[in-house]
Amino acid sequence: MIDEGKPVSAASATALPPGFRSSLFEGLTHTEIEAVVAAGGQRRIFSNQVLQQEGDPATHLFLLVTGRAAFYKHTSDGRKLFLQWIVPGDTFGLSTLQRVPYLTTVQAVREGSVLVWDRDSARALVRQHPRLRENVYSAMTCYLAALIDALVARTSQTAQQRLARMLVESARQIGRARHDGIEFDLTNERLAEMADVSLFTASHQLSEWQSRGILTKSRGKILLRSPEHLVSHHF
Amino acid sequence: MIDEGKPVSAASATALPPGFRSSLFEGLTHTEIEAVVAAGGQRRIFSNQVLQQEGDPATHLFLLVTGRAAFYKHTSDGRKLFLQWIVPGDTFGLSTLQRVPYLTTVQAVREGSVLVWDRDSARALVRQHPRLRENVYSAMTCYLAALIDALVARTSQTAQQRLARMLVESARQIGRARHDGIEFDLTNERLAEMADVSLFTASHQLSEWQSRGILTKSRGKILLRSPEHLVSHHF
DNA sequence: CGCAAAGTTGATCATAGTCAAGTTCTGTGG
DNA sequence: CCACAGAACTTGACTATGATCAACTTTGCG
Repeated sequence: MIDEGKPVSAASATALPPGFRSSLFEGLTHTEIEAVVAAGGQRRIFSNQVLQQEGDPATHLFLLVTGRAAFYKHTSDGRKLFLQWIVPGDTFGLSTLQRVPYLTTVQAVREGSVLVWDRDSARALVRQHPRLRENVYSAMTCYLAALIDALVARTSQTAQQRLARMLVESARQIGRARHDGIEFDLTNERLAEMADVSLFTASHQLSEWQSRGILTKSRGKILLRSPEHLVSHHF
Repeated sequence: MIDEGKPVSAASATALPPGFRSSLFEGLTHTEIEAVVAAGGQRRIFSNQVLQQEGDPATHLFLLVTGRAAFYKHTSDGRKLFLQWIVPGDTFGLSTLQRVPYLTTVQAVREGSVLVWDRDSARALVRQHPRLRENVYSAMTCYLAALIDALVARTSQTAQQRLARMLVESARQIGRARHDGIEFDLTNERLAEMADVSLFTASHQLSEWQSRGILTKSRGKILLRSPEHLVSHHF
């Protein structure tokens, strides 16, 4: 409230794209949001850039503003296991608020930008804005719920069902509406990694769905024509 | 501090068994712990009793004092998926601190007792004791980490490796030291459910390990002779 | 045009689930 | 004390799902 007239508001206005929304800011006043944004820094991110590495001390809290990233976890056999997309408005690096290392690796999958807070700023902010703390922990609960879902999927669903699930999820999260369906950029390889099936199983299944007219494939792109059909597929 | 001389301290002394420790109380003063315990109620729990049901509104925060329970998640195909043991000192029902339904089902697997706080008490307590709030969210982070581990295990490990992992985990969590190894109560069926393998795969693998002298089976019990051998097994 | 990344297809194989038909164990009541 | 019911467990045969691999084609870019 004391900061109300400060020039930081101008800085924050440039930081966020118009129409930007994040659950992190839910229930905060415009003034509060400006203060929170002003306390952080903005950083451009590039494709394949690693933003946090599992096991490293958690030093920064992030908010994805534009672009796309993903949570990964390295497995003991050297592969990296896809966990979840990070889309604009999502918060990550929550470990920063506790004295624990990052649990997962976050890697950008296309260029974009993030807001970053260092450890001290982040801790000061949640102390000053109780609602912000609530929002951070809500985000954590969402991740918990998503992980449980992923575990259930991996445990009790077939490769086909998991692929269907991932297509529907992708359509919702990263899809663009077209007159004849929902289109999104996704290589077979990435889809396979998301659903945790082999590249060949993915290719095989997509071919079958294409021949049934449920979707159309092109290089690096999928046009989902009847998502309903897939939804019924994976219950 | 105002409550210091109140008779509630006597009540709390009866509530907790001697030597009881919980990460929930980490860093709290003895007086604070007494106040927190006094604000809650104690309840006996019985084998197979359901303490919270996924999807129900979260009304109570629990701390397991004695006995054993487990987190489960119902799958869409009607089975229940084992997630994790709950042992004395563990906190559950964390959703109570947020306005969301329980994410998982918790069921007692043997009789014991819990401390329970209702929604309002729980929220008041974390407001009064910042360290308590921290501890609650640390617990959440632990669950997150455990879930990620479970997902990695289910995704990148063989049935054999998962069984080995569960035996080692069980030895640590619910095992009793013997001169010739670590013994714990576990039926094949429950072990199978934990490792998410079929009953027959579990039986098969245990037989092999028994013939190699790594463990000894008896009805409902396992005596783990050389855990090291299993540890090396699941990397 | 040529090259690399992306995708296809079909054959083969391994892992672990399913099932049937058993055996052993343990507590209970006659 | 024994019979027996039922739970716990065993064993082996069979099967299905999906991974692996090789050889191939297609696509898009410089």
